[in-house]
Amino acid sequence: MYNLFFQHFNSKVQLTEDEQAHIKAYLTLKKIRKKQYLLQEGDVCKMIAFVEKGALRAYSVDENSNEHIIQFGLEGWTISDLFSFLTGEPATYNIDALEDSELVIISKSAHEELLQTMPKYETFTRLNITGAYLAMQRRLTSIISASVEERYQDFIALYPHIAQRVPQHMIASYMGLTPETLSRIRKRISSK
Amino acid sequence: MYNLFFQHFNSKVQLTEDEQAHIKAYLTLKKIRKKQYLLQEGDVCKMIAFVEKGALRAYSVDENSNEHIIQFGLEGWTISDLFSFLTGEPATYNIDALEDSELVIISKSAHEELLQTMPKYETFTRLNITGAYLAMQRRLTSIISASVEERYQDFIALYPHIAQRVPQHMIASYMGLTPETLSRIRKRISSK
DNA sequence: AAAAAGCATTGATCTAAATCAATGCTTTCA
DNA sequence: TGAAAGCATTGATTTAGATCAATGCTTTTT
Repeated sequence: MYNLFFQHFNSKVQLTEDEQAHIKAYLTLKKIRKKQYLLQEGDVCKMIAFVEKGALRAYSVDENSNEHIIQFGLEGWTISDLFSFLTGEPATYNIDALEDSELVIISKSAHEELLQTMPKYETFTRLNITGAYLAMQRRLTSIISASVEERYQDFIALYPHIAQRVPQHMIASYMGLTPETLSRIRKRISSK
Repeated sequence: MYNLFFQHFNSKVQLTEDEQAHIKAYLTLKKIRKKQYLLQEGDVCKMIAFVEKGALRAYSVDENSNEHIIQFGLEGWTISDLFSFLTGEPATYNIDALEDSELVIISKSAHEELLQTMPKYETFTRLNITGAYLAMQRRLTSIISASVEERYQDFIALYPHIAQRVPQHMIASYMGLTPETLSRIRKRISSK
């Protein structure tokens, strides 16, 4: 059940069996069905979710009710509205499930207590957020400096498993494009 | 000399005098003149720089030799090519000074030793990177979901001190626009 | 003090992506 | 199993921003 989570944890910070059991006591499991919300805009985000199985997305909705995907969360990734989680402000994102999914949930109080009491958990958290920062910086850099073609090809190269599992119009949304434009980009690439 | 650095540190994690002195021994000061490079693309980034005074920018240069500003670093901010610093890969960004500046430099070995030996330094690092992550997420969200006008106005509202000190064409570059376009956007806004 | 470099603005034109609209295919569900 | 919803593609048109080019102003350099 918590396999992937601890695999991921151990790959960053090695835990003993005891430590693992200790952490496990702070975690809960949650199953969520396709299309179900994990978080809705306006609510306060009360947990961090680690994806054991399945796929989710975080997205915002603008005034023209267009959806903009901020982040995908597949197996092995963490998904949350971190700003809301940390500040207690209302969430600006929605998070919902693209497939039936299984999540490892870390509540706010669990997170804080583990941070206070367990240096290894703090290290894990630091490494996690650092990785997320670097991934986002790569994305931002590519948005402001590369052509759409390059960006699409980089995306496919970097996240082939996402491209396979997620409808194309969501990838367009993630890239800040309309579905029509992405379709034409693909056509252009394939004819080269 | 290290005033702002420790002010910033204490605001996140409170230090005793002794701890402060201990950390100080790991830091060095560096003055850098306007237009001078702190880091050049292709070199390995060997330090994190905290800006005590002055202003810098991190930017990439694309195949058409257009510059794209990734980040500004004014007083109180940290600037680095974190990916290169952490992995030892060649840097993909240039960093140079927009004004004569004073930096607090943390070398790779200092950073690693402090992380290993001083829990408060790890906490400081974690909070710092978390803040940087949230700032970047806000920027990314605004890029993929807001109009250019809104984005410019958000920028001005959020970083008025940057807008005052930095030439307009660099703000255009930061926003992924040409200088001409930003000029027209401003005109459009002012005539409302 | 003169020359050069850097900068913001404006105009004219071009181009990439958005929008609007329609079609056919596939998956979902009632 | 039949209807509806979801999805990708293509075409026609519009639009926002890029590009090319020129001007005047300010700051820096010599």
